[in-house]
Amino acid sequence: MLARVSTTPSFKRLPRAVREQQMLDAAVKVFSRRGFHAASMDEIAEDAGISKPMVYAYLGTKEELFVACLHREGTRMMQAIAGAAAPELPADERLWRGLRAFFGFVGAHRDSWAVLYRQARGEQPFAGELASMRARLVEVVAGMLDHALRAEGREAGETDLDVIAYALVGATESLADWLADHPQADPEKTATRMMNVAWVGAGQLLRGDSWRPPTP
Amino acid sequence: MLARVSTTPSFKRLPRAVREQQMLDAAVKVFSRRGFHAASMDEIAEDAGISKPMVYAYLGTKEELFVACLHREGTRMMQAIAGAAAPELPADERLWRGLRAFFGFVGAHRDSWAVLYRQARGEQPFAGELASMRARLVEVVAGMLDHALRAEGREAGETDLDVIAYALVGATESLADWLADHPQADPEKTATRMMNVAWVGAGQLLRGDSWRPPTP
DNA sequence: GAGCATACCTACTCGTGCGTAAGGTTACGC
DNA sequence: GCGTAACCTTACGCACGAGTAGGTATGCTC
Repeated sequence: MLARVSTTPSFKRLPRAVREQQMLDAAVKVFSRRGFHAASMDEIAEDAGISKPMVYAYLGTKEELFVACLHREGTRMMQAIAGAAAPELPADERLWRGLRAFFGFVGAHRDSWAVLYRQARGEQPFAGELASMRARLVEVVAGMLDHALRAEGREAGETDLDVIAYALVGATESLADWLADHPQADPEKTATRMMNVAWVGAGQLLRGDSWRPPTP
Repeated sequence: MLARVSTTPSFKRLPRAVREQQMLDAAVKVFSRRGFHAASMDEIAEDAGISKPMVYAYLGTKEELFVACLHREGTRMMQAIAGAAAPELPADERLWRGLRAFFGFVGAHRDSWAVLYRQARGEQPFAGELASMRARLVEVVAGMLDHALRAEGREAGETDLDVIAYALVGATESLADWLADHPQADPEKTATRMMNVAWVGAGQLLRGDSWRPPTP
């Protein structure tokens, strides 16, 4: 059965770097739709318009491939945010630009978001990878809050700050999910809403206007 | 090899209802540690102290078993919350009790939380199941906000309310994750922190003190 | 235009784990 | 005391998918 009847000779022989990107594109797409375990290397290869051994030759095993996806998409996202929020700007401007960049990215790359936060979360081998990215975000947000507070001559405990930052990051992720599930929604508007919750809410709160549990 | 040498005759024959609970306990444990796909029916059966066909006889296929876990844990959680937050109380009291019950539950049932929110999230077949639970929570929170607002004679757009509720639920989930990863942390204190973010922040915000994007 | 490296393929092996068939054992009703 | 139904087992079939062996074509260099 090696008859090799002139099947469409539409083989474009492409340089390695290009094929790798195509494979990563396909992998992100399939992983985001199926999840890590349910995704099959065959489907990824087929979607990339290539055969399976090529994937193994270029990107390695399934886990390595997933990590490669995580890295590429994560780096892209972080760059989009960091590029927008220059550190010399005032805190609220910085926060606003960061949020806008973030929601813009999620709106434009829903697959990336799905891979990064919906898939990598549950799978044990990658949870660490994600947690560190998240931790960095929390640090940045906590830093902003602290900075803004000091500018007003006030101060807050470190744990309080961290926990509030954690909550804000969680709220942001949640809205990102909402955005990813509502294709007609406007990223800009979502960013504005989040900015409201973060800036007005947290600001007021850290300024000392706190709620105390009833003492029965 | 049917020699049946008196292997420990420690077989306790138990009624169906009891065994089912044991199986569900084991399933929740294994699913939460390994994730849905990586969990094996053999391990679940072994952990439950029973053999595999029994699991199939009582709870059905792997997917059905997972759904059963989801239902039991989800119902437990919802009941814990609903039982604490009686609808005739004032809104802030209700919110406070609900949050306290929620974080108390997560602190006491880390496995349940892991199954509900870390595992079921990514897996396609169950995303809907979860989304509906979440949607109900968002409804409730949005209702509370609306109620509190009207009590002050103000009003807000429906979408705004929903989105803010969504953000608050996300922040709460995020803190729940934090709590689940910090066994020494105090659920009560975490609830207080979340209450602060939710009540002071959202209240102030909905009262009209909103942030507006710069118009360049 | 010979040689060599790189791109690419088809067609397999093999482990893992879901789901089941067929049969043994204990408790309870009569 | 004995049948019968519910409980429980061992041992297997079978599909699916990760990873590989070994071979073919194409372009680039001298």
